[in-house]
Amino acid sequence: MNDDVLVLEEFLPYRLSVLSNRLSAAIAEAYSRRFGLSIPEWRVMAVLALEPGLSAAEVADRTAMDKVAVSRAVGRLISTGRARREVSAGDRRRSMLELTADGRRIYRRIAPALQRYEAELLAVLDPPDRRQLEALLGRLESRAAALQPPRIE
Amino acid sequence: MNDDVLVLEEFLPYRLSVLSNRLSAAIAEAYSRRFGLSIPEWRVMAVLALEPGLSAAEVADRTAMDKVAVSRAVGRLISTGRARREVSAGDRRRSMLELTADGRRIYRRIAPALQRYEAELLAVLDPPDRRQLEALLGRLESRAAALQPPRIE
DNA sequence: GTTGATTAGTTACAAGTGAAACCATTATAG
DNA sequence: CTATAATGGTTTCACTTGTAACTAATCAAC
Repeated sequence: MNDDVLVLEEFLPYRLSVLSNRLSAAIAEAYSRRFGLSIPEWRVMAVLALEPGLSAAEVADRTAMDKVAVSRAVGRLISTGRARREVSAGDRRRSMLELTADGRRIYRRIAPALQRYEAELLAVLDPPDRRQLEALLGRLESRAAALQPPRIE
Repeated sequence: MNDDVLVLEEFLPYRLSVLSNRLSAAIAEAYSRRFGLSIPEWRVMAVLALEPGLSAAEVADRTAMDKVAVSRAVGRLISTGRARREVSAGDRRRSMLELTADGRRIYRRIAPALQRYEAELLAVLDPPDRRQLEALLGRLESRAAALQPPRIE
């Protein structure tokens, strides 16, 4: 085994990237075709559906998006009548975001379809394997957060 | 458990996307800072290092990139003197691509650093867990390829 | 209070990306 | 052969994205 040779197809970050892109593209295609939503818009909807009243910054860290992306996604959701913004009473810089009735209706159409899709994907794994996958992912996530970035001399 | 509620943080495609983006960003930052390479350029280099003489289309399917992205990445690699293109003798539409000496030098600087990084990431897993992770990923990859995209009614 | 620093969020600009149109070359059908 | 289709690759255009600069509001220090 040659230590200096990196086989892209076997490199974990690359494999994750390809898998993740395939899944995201398939999913995004579905809700984009049906409701004209982008990935950022869907993510914002997904968190607001569960926690109405969040501020843009709170949405940002729950969705791993940056504030500019959130701002744009929220702007589109509002202009399409799917979300609403109310300036916060105590702090007039903040605003509280929530879905409109229409936004909630759309969410309730999308969410179950995506859960079905996830279930079909996970159907190749039996329950112990599924638990193992979650566990391994969790450990990689925290490791990735803790890890020093690569240094190239 | 409410069936209609999708918790983004627990949704597998979302988790994969966040993890993958974090890893890719950390890695890309390193080689971009050091050599001004973009992700597509690095991917092209990585396959040409192992298989010099590939055509652009062959590079495309080994890197999961589309042909436009490959064309642009190759264009930049050539203009920065890191790759070379030779029109194929038999078929003058094709060309054979390869790294220049400079390109190979850069590859040999990057590859080991990325392997070290991968090793540090995987260091949280003992060898059986690592094998299990590879196996699970493999099964998800083929399942994802076979799966019907989600349908939203 | 007034000044300077922080924080929430938006805007502007450059760069990156994807889909479709395009050019050149080779393959196929009659 | 000649016409049409298919293939390899590049270019174009509209759109998205990321970074930095910016505005507005609040906070902290004096």
